[in-house]
Order: sequence, then C-alpha cells, then structure tokens
Amino acid sequence: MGNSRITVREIARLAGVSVATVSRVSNGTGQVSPELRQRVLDAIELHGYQPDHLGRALAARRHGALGLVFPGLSGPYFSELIQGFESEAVPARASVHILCTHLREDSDAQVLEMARRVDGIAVMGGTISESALRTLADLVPVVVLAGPGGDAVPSVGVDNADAMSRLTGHLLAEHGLRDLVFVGTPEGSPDVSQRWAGFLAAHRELGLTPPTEPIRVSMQQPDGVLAADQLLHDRQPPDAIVCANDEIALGALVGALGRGLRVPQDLVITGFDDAPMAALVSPPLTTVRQPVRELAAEAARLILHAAGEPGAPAPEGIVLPTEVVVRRSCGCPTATTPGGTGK
Amino acid sequence: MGNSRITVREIARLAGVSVATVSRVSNGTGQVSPELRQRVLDAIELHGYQPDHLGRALAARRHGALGLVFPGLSGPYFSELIQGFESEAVPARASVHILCTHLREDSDAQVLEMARRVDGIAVMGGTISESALRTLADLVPVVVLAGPGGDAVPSVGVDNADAMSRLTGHLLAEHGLRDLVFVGTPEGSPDVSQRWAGFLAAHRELGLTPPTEPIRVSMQQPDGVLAADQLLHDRQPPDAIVCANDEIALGALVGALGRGLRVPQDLVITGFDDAPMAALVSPPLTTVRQPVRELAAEAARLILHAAGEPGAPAPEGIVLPTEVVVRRSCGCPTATTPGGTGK
DNA sequence: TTGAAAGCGGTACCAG
DNA sequence: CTGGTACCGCTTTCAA
Repeated sequence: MGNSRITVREIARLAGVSVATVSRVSNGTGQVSPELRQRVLDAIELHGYQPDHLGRALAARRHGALGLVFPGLSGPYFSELIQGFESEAVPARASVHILCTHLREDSDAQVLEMARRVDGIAVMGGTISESALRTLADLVPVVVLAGPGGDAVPSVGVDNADAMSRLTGHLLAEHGLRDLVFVGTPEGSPDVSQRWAGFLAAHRELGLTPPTEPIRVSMQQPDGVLAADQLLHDRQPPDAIVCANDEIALGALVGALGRGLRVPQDLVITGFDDAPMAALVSPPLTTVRQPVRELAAEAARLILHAAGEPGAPAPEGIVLPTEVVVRRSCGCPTATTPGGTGK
Repeated sequence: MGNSRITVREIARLAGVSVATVSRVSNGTGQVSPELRQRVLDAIELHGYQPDHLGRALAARRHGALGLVFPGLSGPYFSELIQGFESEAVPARASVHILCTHLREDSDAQVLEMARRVDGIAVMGGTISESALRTLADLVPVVVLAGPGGDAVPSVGVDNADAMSRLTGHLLAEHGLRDLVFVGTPEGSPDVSQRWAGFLAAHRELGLTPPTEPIRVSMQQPDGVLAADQLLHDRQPPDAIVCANDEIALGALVGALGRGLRVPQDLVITGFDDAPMAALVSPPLTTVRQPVRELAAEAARLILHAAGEPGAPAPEGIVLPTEVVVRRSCGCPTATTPGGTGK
C-alpha cells in the first residue's frame, strides 16, 4: 500500500497536454485528436491513473451512491432484498450504503447523516420516525420499502392485508378451522401490521371472532420455536398457527414437530414470503409468495430515476402482486391446488 | 424535496464573517470569539446548514467510509458479520459500503472500484482473486475476513481446521463413529476448505480412513435438505453427517427427521457456527462456536486503525478462539459435557 | 481572533 | 481540437 495518488494535473503534465484534454480522454467526452488521445492514454496506462471519485463527485454534485436502511437484517428476506437492490445499483455504477438501525435510539440522526453521502435512500417501513422521514425526503429522493410512504414519499410494497386475508380465508373456509392464532408483532413493522389486519378481516368477513391479541415475537426462526413452546406448553394446541413470515413458521414447525405433534393433522402452520425452505420442509409450508427481490429492485430504480431528474418524481405507490401458495402444512392434500393471485 | 444546498459561503455571508470562521465554528476547531461564534451558530441553526460530506471529504482526503465485501449473504452468519462491522464503523462515523460479489464475474473490478470510494475494505476470504487482492492492498488498507491474508494483507479469523478436528475427533473417539460424511464445498471458501482439512486430519490422527470426497453443496438450509435427500435416498445412512455450518446442519436435520430417521440414534448430525437455532432444535445441535460478530468488529477496527495512520499497520493475522459445543445431536446425553476451547 | 487565499481532484465553459 | 480557468464545498495555512 504505497502509491501517492496520481492526479489529472500530473497526467496532463506528463502527456504534455492540458487537464481539460485529459479529462476529455478519460471520460470519452468531447473531441480529441487521435495523436493527443494516444499520448494521454499512454500516460494514463503507464501510471495507472484512476480519476478520484471524490473530485469527480464534487464536480458532478452527485455521490454515485444509494442508501438502504433497514432494521436488523436476518434470514432470506433481507438477503433477497439486498441482492435485488444491488442488481439495479451496480449497473448504474452506484455503490450501496447500508444502515441497520437495529434497536438503536439515534437511528433518525444516522439516516439523516446518510442523506449527505448518497443520492437517494430506500427506507424499510417502520425503521425511522415519521418526522425523520419527512426531513429526509426534503434532502434526497426517498422511497419507503414495504411500508406506507404517506403524502410525499413514494413507496413500493405488496398488499399484505389482502394476501393474508386470502390465506386466512383459505384456512377458515376451505379447511373449516376455527381456533387460529397469529404469531408476529404488528407494532414492529407495517408489513406485520397489515398482515395482522388481514388476519382479522378474514375472520370478520365470515362472521367469526378472531383472537384479540397476536403472539408477539420477532421475525426469526428462533422466535418461531419460542412461540411454539409458548403455545403448545400449557394450553391445548390451537387449530392453526398463522405466522407473520416463513422464518417464524419454520421455527414453529420445528418446535411443534419436536414436541411430537403432527402437522397438519394435529396442528396447521402457515408462513409468509415463500422462502426457499418453505417448499423443502416436511410438510411443505403453505405460505404467500411475494416478490421481495423485485420490490427492492423497483425501489432502487425509483430512486435512481428521481436522482436523475430533480423534477417531481410522481410519488405514486407501487404495489406488486402476491400469490397464496398452498402446500401441505395447511392440510391440503398436495400442491396442485392453485392459490389465487392478488393485485 | 426542494432546498438547494446551503454552503459555507452562504452562512459566512449571512453571519457577516469569513468562511474560515464558519468552518472553525462548525468543526469546533481553533479559537473564535463568543460573539462571532454565536452569530455563526444562529445562521447555521436558522438555515439548517449541514456541511457537505463531499467537500469535507475532498479536503480531508478521506472518505469516512468502509467497505465490506462478501459472496452472497444469507443466514445468521452474515447478519452477525454486518452487525459486528457496523458496531465499530458507526461510532467512528464511517458509513458502510457493501458489495455482494455473488457469482458475478466482474467482481474483481467492482472491488477495485469500491477502493476508490472508501478508506479501507474488509474482504471475505475467497471472494476475489489473489491478484485483485494484491492490487487492492496497494490502494487502501485491506483485511481479509475468514481467510488467509497471504504476505502483505492482515487477516482475522479462527482456526477452522483445529476446531473441526476437535469436533470430528469427538465423534470418532468418544462416540466411536466410523462412517462420517462431510457436507460442504471446500473450494467455495477458505473457511470450508480448512474445516474439510480438519475433518480429514482428525481421521488420520486416529489412523482411520476418511471419505475421499465431501458432499458439495452451498451453505444454506435448503442445501442441507438437499444433501440429506441425496445422502439418505439410495444408500444406507452414514453414521454421521458433519456439516460445514449450522445452516446446512439444520437443513439436514429437517431432511432426516422428515424421512423418519431419529437423530442421534439413527444418524448423528453436527454443525458449525453455533447459530441461535442450533440450541433450539430437537435434538439441539452439537456444533462449534465462533465469535463472528467479534471477528467483523476486529476487522473494522484494524482497517480504521490502518486508515488512521498510513504507517505499516503490522500485518499480523488475528486468530480468535473457538469452542466445541456439545449438545445432543452427536449422541451425548446432555449439554453438560464441556467442550474444549481452542486457540 | 479573524480573514484572504491556496488547495483537494475533477469537470466544463469559453476563447482561441 | 485545445488550453486556460473558474468553479464544486470545505479545510487550513499564513498574515494581519
């Protein structure tokens, strides 16, 4: 690690041309005579010159970077999310800054700080305060991922309530199940909040009384195991455990199986996301498929676009479709039953 | 999203002082009379001035950012990794850039590109070519995470071979198991390569013949299920499945249980990492605990330090300790048996 | 204490 | 086509 950075002026001097010409050559802009071009190219090659990103960014008044803000990451969901985001950012030559606000109190300030280093930010719903979001949107293009954007911030997500309502309806109507419990913390994120709402709505539509409270746990596999322990310990098992995501469901499945229960005979379990594991466990998990990767890619595209043209970027909310994926964990005989596709 | 950025000069004009004074006040450097200071502070407050990161970075010749490069992320391992890295970066006011090289061919170029935007980079072992690593180290401070740094690049990791050797030895010696298979792809990463080596070494130490080939799969739960399918389909189950990480082991466990096998009676399964789920499944997973979060934090610290003082940063390799965690999946009656602690 | 001015590394406009 | 030069926004000598 030794070389002191070579600059445009160095190259200009070495090639015996002006900095303007070097800039033109290294960017391929403007017209340069073949002869000079070659001289510059040689000098660049010889000294391994690479234009400094900061100088360039300062002059262009753009960072060439995108921000992605989420609560603690975990599991296949965030994996997909980041990959999807990168899939758009990388081709656009924008680097990706991440920030896990995970439990931190000063996350609002940190997101604001991030705003000064990137050209735009995608914020997962529920990770920062309403006011911080508003302030943020005043600094850079912002899009809310998996959550409501409110008045001035565009958002991209799915109709969780609708999806969960369809899934729950399947359990209630097709399988005639009655004693369902919902596992997940509605207060934790807009996603879960909407799923809980859909769970409730499905009951009401059929004139049934839903449970008054969900089982509040986090979104990871261990939490599903915990929920199962809690649920199957003292009282009689419910008819079905409707989980806020696949991870919880997988955990719950492991927990239930470990307790000797049979799924779906003794207990039905469903998830949300259609993570890769969902199809591979025994029994395969009935769940809702949502295009997470596409969601993130769309968010990146929106930001990139908005960063490109400062004009009002049509703050419309984008809603991608979901699909109920019926497998065996709900009691259906096989995976051939087609689930409906939501808006 | 409307305001055109306020600059130092603006504030200086508004407060009736020079830009130097504004800079001094906003950075708390140098001496400024209380009166002027207040005037500046007022102007800053009034207009919500925030010094531009680019200008500042250009002048300071440092980006205030760290890079983290890994192959596709997934599961608790990367979750821990990123959190650990951030835990050091955030307090140092450095933003975190990430890059998943995931299968991409041009990853070498992208990492090099990243080098021009950050003050230092942590690269996971096996994600970029040797030559790219060398080139990279010539541009910015680099540390290899979970892999060999080679001559000039410091590294931080654990002694995988030793750990896996101890775990395998436990299976071979204490439990008298003989027909073991290793699941994981040694060519995929230095970590797995070393674990495979440790697996082989343990056999040889006892004068036993290890299998000639591992079962090559990726590092995620679905891959574990696949491996179990493959392993339990045609032939007689082996005595034990030694997995390259907990995710694979969890997948294998699910697969084995789903096929009606009893663990550990019919089949022993072990993991590596001691992920949260390891202790929660039935039976709880015998595995190796490694301080992933601490590893990443240490890497960040190293880079931060090296970025601070350009002097030769003592490219020593840091090796953190591991611990064999004996639970029931290996056939031990309970978790009370203490595992050894490695260097 | 304070301010003028010289960069930091590039880009791009404007004359030639 | 090419070169001189004025910025981009901030920090930091160097004099006053």
